[in-house]
Amino acid sequence: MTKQVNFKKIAHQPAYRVVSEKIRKAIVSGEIKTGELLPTETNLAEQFGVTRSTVREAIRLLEHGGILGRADRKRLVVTLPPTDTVARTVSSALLMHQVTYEELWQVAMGLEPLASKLACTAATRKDKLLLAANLVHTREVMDDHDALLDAEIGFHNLLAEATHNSALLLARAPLNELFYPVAWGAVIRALSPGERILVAHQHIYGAICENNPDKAEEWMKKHMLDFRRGIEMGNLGFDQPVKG
Amino acid sequence: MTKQVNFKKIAHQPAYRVVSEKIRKAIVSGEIKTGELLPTETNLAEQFGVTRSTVREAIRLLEHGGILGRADRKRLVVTLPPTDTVARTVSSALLMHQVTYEELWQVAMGLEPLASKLACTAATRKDKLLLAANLVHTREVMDDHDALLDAEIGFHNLLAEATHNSALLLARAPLNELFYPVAWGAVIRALSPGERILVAHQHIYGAICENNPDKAEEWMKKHMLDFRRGIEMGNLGFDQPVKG
DNA sequence: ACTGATGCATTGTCCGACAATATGTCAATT
DNA sequence: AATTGACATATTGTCGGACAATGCATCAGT
Repeated sequence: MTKQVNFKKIAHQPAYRVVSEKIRKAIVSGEIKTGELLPTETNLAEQFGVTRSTVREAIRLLEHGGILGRADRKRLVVTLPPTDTVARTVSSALLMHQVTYEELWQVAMGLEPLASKLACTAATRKDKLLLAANLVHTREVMDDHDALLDAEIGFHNLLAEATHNSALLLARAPLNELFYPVAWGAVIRALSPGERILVAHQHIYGAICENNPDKAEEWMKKHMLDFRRGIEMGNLGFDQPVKG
Repeated sequence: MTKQVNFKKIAHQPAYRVVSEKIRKAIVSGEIKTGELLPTETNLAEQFGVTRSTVREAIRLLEHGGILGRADRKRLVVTLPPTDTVARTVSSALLMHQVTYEELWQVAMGLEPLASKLACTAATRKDKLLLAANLVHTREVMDDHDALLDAEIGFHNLLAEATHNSALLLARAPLNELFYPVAWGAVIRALSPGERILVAHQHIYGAICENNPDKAEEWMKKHMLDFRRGIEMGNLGFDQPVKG
């Protein structure tokens, strides 16, 4: 029974991570505002007292997260991470975790009706116009499976954007990337449910124009349940991992 | 009116991106399976015909996405992106987009009741034990604001994990990172609503044990509304951007 | 079975160099 | 005045080589 001294494990971080973290903090804390140029690599290297190579590695770390982009393919600028960049990160994480269609559908069941509800109060005139245009377009391409799929996804997207809630937008991004293209595409090819889709969209759109959140939510739920039934009828592997 | 020839803009990708993309594809396509070691840097450099520096930058690009981790702090291995790594990416994106507490609350209102409902059917014995332990612990630390906050967040986390839905877990990750620590913390300090929190948690836990999804969902909604009222009573800036 | 010495492999960091390209300046041309 | 061209400058992308620190395997010694 020897007496044991507790050392906290030392965390030796490589320099490129330390540098990366410092830059990241400077950015999210607003010290460097979006749109501003990042100092040049040599400059950063001097400031941090490391070599340019190290700084470059640090920058790469951030570049992938999307908070750094380039203005003119030369100088790096601080940018708002475009949602699709972030979405791609999330999506590939989900792919590697072997997420199933079932899981994604569950999330969709949580977020899409919510989006419908919120859109009722948050949608601007412009949002409504875009939705209306989408409905017209949907009717036109009713028989073209690929175009119909695009229109369908577009509707849900417009709806989500109409909430003007960036957290919601980001949370449902994987649905756009992974779920709808594959799962809905399969349903459309198998069942040609164009008419049903359009009807549901019209009711949702109507509810938004009437400013009737409950109705919007209900119809979206119906719409999603319809979708699920389509999947089951088509006998598509709902509990299978999504394939990228 | 001179005749104009249309050149498609040439996309000159830097080598480190090309390399990075190739490695990424090899990984998500399963060519390199999770847990396997990545070839050494010099090896990769030879294969791609570039220098080690370039390979290193390519690797950094992926390292941040979380699909590369290190086994022994030396060799890199292909890993499942840990949710918290991905979550951090999403969170800083939201911060930079100046997401408000209001927006996060809306998402929470969509996801947390859903999680409660799903947990009813998906929770294992082990999940339930963990939740029960959390309840006991919550009662113990009722008067310690910081510890109470941790326990509160822990409960919601355990609940989410009990759904065994990785998509849901990832979608609500920003709530853990940004929303609860700040917003709940403020409510707790202002109102000391420990008892109310515990009661709600107990009802939710009870509903899960009874396998009563509707009840679980309802109580979570109450819980979240309570929370919101707390925010409003405390007169905390609900429509303000979250500060990192 | 533990310890220690040794050598090798691999990563982290540094340095210096050069090519390619965007930017700014200034003169020449129209 | 506006455009063009020539030129210097700044910055990034890529290269090659170097060395230290550290993890890993092996092997001997006790």
